[in-house]
Amino acid sequence: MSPLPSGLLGDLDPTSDRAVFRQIADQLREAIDRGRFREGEKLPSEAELVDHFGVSRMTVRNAFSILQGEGLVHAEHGKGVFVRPRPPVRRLASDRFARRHREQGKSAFIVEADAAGSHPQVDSLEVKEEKPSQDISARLGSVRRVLARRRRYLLDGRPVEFATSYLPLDIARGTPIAEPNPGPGGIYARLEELGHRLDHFEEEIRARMPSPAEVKTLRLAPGVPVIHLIRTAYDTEGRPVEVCDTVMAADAYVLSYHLPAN
Amino acid sequence: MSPLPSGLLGDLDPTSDRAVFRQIADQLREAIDRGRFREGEKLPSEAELVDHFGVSRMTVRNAFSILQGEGLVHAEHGKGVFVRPRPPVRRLASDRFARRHREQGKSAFIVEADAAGSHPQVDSLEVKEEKPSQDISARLGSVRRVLARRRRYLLDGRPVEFATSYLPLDIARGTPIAEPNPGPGGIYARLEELGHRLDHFEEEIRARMPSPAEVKTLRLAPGVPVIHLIRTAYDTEGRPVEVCDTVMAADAYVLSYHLPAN
DNA sequence: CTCGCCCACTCGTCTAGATACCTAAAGGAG
DNA sequence: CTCCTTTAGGTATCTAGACGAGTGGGCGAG
Repeated sequence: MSPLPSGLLGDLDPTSDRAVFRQIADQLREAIDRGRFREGEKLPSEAELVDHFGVSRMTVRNAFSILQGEGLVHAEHGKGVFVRPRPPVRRLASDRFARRHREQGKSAFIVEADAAGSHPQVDSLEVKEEKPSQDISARLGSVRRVLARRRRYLLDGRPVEFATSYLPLDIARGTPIAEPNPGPGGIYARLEELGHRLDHFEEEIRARMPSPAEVKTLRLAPGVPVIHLIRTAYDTEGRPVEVCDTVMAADAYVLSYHLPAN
Repeated sequence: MSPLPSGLLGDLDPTSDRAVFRQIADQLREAIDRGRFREGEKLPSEAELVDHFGVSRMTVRNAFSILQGEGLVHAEHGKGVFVRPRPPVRRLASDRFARRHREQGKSAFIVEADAAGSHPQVDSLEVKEEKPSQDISARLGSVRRVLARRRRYLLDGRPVEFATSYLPLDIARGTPIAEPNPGPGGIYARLEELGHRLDHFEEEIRARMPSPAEVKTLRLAPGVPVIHLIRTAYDTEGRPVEVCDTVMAADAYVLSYHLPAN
């Protein structure tokens, strides 16, 4: 095994009260930030760092586990530890549900991704009637059963978002909304055709670490949070007609909102 | 050392291909989710788990480090590992900058926190002229120097938000905006008095893991992401007059937005 | 030349300690 | 009663080594 190129990484400071594995993590983090290691590039192996710093393997692994926790690097069994590439982000504008954007036959997600040159995909489509959670029920005005529409969105094969729409059964049952493909303009277009003219939406945004199930569904790397968005659609009579619960990979999104000043 | 109460945690499955430390983490996570351990309650010590599962201490520590990474628990040196309590959240409504909320003498943060029964506080106030980053400069229309107003917000002694406002010097220099305390209604009221009537705001929202510096400033626990909000204020002539860059502890906030449907 | 096997390198998991330091409570000195 | 010391029980860090398992290149058999 060849030694590390000198100058790539410095030495430890034995007088420091900072734990050795943190010092090693700091050095690697700084080297990555400074571009000494580029996106996707392989970092020195554990054995090389053991030699370079004169510590035991567990100490080096502790350092790596910090960086993995920060989402800066990822390990590949049998290959090495690599600098994680930053994925391209998707920008969501606050007028994305405006009526004027609802004319085309394709869904907003597909249109937008095509325009950005990505390959969009929608899968795990599930449409069924079910009993809503207490929270969803309350948002829809204490309904007992709802139609739930679940789907997952992918960009270039990477899952980026998992969404569930809940609609009161008296509105959705027996309509195109209960079909896997609700047709051009999506369920909002169908709702308006059914006489529920939309007035406004309320969105609630949280950010948190994903549950193990979300990690799996969105194939999230460690250290990547999720944005949890809950949108309620109201018709002109003030009735909530849909609640959409969306979990997004935070590294894939920027949300954008327009607020009037008055 | 007394053994663990039986039934609190199960046994390992030696036939499973799931790593032992993950199995232990799974069991603890489930016990917490089911409320077997409550918020703030102490989990069994490392030694107790070593005895209970018949594994080495490193294995137990690996399990704990998973849960810490998820932000589910936190360790206190010399005391034990505890279920992390969920802090109360602060809700930000999308009309929080509306003109009608700008009448009082106190800042929106103080008023709102007082109403919620919390003890609000603002510190690390810094007001200075500086050279903006490329991003900030671009958002303000390529200005070369700006007035920066930095402050940190605390609720009941806990830092929850760190914000910096950037204003073009030609607008802010020599005005109350350049004072530590800009007076009733805050800098938006002053801007309007100076003839820059506000028209609208644009907000960009990201979520990510904090940098080490942000962990320090916001005293963030491991596993807590931050919400990064960048707001640009525009006057009625379409000129950007302020950019506010805000980093919030994600576990302390819910953002709420109102979107018209047309 | 191609296929299959072996081997070197890599990370993943686990063991069994050692040392250091922190916290809280008990008990003694003043 | 107050303050300090001791001590027991915690976590934090580190070492040294073992075995497992994925990857990919080299090399020999066919």
